[in-house]
Amino acid sequence: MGRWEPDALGRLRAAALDLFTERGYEQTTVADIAERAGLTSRTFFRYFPDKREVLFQGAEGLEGAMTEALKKVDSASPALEAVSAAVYAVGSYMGDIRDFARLRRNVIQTNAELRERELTKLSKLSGALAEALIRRGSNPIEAQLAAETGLVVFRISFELWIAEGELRSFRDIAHELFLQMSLLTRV
Amino acid sequence: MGRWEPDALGRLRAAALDLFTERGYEQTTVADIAERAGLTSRTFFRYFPDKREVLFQGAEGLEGAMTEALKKVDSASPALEAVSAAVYAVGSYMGDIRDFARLRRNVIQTNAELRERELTKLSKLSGALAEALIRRGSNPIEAQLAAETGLVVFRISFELWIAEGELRSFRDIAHELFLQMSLLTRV
DNA sequence: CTCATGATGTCATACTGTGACAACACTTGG
DNA sequence: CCAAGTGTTGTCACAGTATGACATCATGAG
Repeated sequence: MGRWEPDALGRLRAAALDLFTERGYEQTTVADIAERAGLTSRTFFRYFPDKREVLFQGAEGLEGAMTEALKKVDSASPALEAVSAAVYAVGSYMGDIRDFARLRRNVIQTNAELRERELTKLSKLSGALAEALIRRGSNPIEAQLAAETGLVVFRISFELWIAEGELRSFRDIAHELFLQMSLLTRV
Repeated sequence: MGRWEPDALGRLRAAALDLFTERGYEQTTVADIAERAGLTSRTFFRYFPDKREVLFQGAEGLEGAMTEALKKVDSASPALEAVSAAVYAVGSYMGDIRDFARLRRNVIQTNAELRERELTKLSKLSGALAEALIRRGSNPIEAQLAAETGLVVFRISFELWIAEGELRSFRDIAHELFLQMSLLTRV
């Protein structure tokens, strides 16, 4: 495969994140991004199906990390426990990219379209978790309930983790929320 | 306020739903919708901020129904119980519009953009519920957990209710799922 | 060197969404 | 009954997203 300059995809991602933080998502056109990356709009759309995806594609590591973690949980343990293990596992995955995650998150929060896409991605993640749970032996409804509940905890934990300085690790926050969740649903 | 023909807004909604079911969301342009309603594209965008919203605007009855129901719950009862009451309340609200809801839902499920917007609406609803819970005295995190958990049940219940023929009422389905949820999180 | 391949550019085009302004029906006050 | 005022719609122009068709060109294989 021919290549003159390194990593067009990476350059597009970086250019986009830069411009979005500099002047905002809506104030940045695809042409702007492409130009800063030394490419054209047409090429941008060869790498990303739409403008939003430049911030989301590549974050599929999450899905892999979580489903991998799920596989390692004792298959006798209940569904939600398995999901919580998967959430904890992602904690260490994110510790590395903390600053990037925060930057990216701040851009997303400034724009409705981007928040919309974020919800979609989380929903897709929930679907993948549910599938993994079904393969583990859960019935479909239990699987969906457990997966979506786990993702509620994940999402809130993530926000708290970003908001707090360095007080607690993602894992600790998530752990506390899982506890609170179990208290909440106690009849 | 001047008006020659009745209810431009309603005509646009009806035209959109018709065309979307006939030839699909993507195969329908805003100009098509407007034309069938006897209007122009420019007018469409005066009633709806974007093409998707024509299927969602007006469904805010849900939010009102749920927060109203919340207010009627004994303020001593726990957060999730209040939320479940709100979900049950919506059940009767939807019994009336069942066929419409099913039609609308089927259109939404055929298209990624529309599913995306649906998630956003549910997220907004969850936010409103959480706020209502906070006003009731819950702390913010508990409120968010309860609201989002309740909406997980709501969403899954809705899908099951649509999928089943007439077997069970929405309320019965939701009730069973709330029970299953409490079993799920029992440590 | 030549050819096949893959990445990129160019050009054309449909559609979404918005601003500015004109046109028009209807209402109200005189 | 007319005139001014108000709200709704149409017309026009335009920026931006997204996609198809085709040309171009660097590179690596033979």
